[in-house]
Amino acid sequence: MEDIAREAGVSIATVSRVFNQPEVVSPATLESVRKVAAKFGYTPNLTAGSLAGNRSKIVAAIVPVITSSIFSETIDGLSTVLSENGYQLLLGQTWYREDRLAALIDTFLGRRVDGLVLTGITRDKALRKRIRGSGIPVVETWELGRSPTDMLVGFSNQDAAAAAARHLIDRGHKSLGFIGGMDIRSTERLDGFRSAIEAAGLREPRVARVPSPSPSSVLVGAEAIRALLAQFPDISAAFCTNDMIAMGVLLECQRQGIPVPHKLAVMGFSDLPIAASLVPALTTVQVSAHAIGTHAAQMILGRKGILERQPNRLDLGYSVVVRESA
Amino acid sequence: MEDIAREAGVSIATVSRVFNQPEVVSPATLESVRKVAAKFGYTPNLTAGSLAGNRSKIVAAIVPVITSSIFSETIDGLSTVLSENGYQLLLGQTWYREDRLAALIDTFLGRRVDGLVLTGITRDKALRKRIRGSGIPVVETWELGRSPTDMLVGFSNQDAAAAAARHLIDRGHKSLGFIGGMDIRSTERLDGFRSAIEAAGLREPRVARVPSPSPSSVLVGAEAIRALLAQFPDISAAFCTNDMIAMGVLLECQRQGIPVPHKLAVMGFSDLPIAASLVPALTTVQVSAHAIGTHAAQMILGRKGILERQPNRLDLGYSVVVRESA
DNA sequence: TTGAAAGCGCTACCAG
DNA sequence: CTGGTAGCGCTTTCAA
Repeated sequence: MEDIAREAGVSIATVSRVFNQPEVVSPATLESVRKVAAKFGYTPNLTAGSLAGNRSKIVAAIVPVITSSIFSETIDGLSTVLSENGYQLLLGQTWYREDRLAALIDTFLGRRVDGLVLTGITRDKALRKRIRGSGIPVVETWELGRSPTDMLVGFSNQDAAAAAARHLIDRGHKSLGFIGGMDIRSTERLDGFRSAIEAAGLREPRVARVPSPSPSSVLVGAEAIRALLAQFPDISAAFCTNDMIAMGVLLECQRQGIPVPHKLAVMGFSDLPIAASLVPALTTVQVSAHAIGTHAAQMILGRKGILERQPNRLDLGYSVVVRESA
Repeated sequence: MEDIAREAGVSIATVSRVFNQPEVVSPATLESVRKVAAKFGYTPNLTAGSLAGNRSKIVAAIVPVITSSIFSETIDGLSTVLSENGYQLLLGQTWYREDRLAALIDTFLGRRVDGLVLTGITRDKALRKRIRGSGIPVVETWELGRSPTDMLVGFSNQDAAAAAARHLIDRGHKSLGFIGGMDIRSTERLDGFRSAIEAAGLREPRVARVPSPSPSSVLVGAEAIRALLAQFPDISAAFCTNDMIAMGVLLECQRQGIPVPHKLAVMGFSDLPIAASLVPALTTVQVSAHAIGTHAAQMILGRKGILERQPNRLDLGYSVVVRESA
């Protein structure tokens, strides 16, 4: 930077302005500095800029696993809005291990990121305090309800699952099955599912808990329905906490010659792009994975004054998408 | 840092050592400094550390789209090895737009990342030069063949697709269809597919090009096979450049009552976890998406002396996985 | 519109 | 094993 300042006959302060606030520099200086910079092949050191300017232009996001379609959709949304505004995305995965979360957050805070996007609401008191203490904007996602650490965008997992249960009940099903992961969000969905069933005066659902979202969810779903049906042959409908599991169920039914939805109705959750293409087309609960990401980014950039200020809490809702499978 | 140095009665240099090279600090000092740090709730500023130490502990990766299962697998592998070694991952997407690539790379170089992982080999001369000039380790992935900018891990798309063609030919198919994206890797696969067919003295394949990998590939695959079959009813086998497209083909056949593989054989590419679960189970070409990521990370950390040094070029190969669909 | 200079918080080198 | 100190490359007042 010093070199280019000397060559262009200006001070390094001016060079800095050329890159950061070109509007305050005279057109002539602007051009000459840019020319020299290009000649030197100069690339501004953003690390130094971050330190001096006390802003990193980096937003960090933490998801359980990036290989899960739903979270990669959210990350895609986040990444889109961030990059449109000159921000970068630092990505961390917890692989559903709570201890990883604290470690990741500490690292990211140490990196002085300009914002933090988390999956789920942080329960750990100490961690919440540390996050708050850092003063950086945080948005928690994919949940609603209890008090967030800072900002929140998502939907009610309970309500969404209850709506699914009600759909099944409305169709006359009396004996319901539930196949879901062990993570917090799946548990919330189980709660909602149970409540709706109880409210309708029906018998408790038959529950199968499986490992949390993974690339092999399809396989897991197939195994789960096999086990469930073996133990409870009376089940007439199965609700799955994600579409990949539901797809596994559909496939297993096809293999066993179980007609869907006549013998067994099946519902998914998320409304992934494949849901509509399956045969039979999957009835599912639509939630806005991608929009969660874009809104999270907007909330953070809103706080920084880069975009219009957003409310601190956003309920994106859900809707039951009725197709052929239930 | 100054505060905690004063409180602990040591110099800031010692405080720095406590966090970076604890092994050279006496146990007593170590403990007292750590205690004070904890009391103050001190989080080391990694940005300052990066600037002073001339290393960022960040590796950047660029993929076309993160929502594609294959790339998210690679990113997962990368992320795993990186985080095991105290490195963070900065993620960028090009959405298949070449101009985005240069912009992203410039930003990442400006960030002085410790390594760069790219999808595909960089063709732009000027860009290659800029990357090389930065001196940071770069690994290009998902291709093989032409000379990489620096390091390379992948497989031959041509050879892999040729193997698929040979498999189909061996099964007696004479009229082959190809459904693939418009990106470079799909084009390479088409080349290989064509060569093998030509070598066998068969007629040119019937080709359908579709938009590059997207969450809606399944839908795209269904549409493509419908169009292809309408125009060329004689096709007895279809090779798809990814499993999601193949899944769409399978589903469309099911919808139309076309028996697979008897009336139409179908092959995929990638061997995603779902491939084995489909009905009929998908015959596909297995490539190591996850391993590409782990090896890329190892190559970079090998260069930095963090891990054992790796060769600059790694061919992960491929294999035809014969299941039911072809 | 531009320049001078004071740091940003930390690392690494050199002594001791 | 520990301390002193010179930067790392840039941003940002404050003045001119």
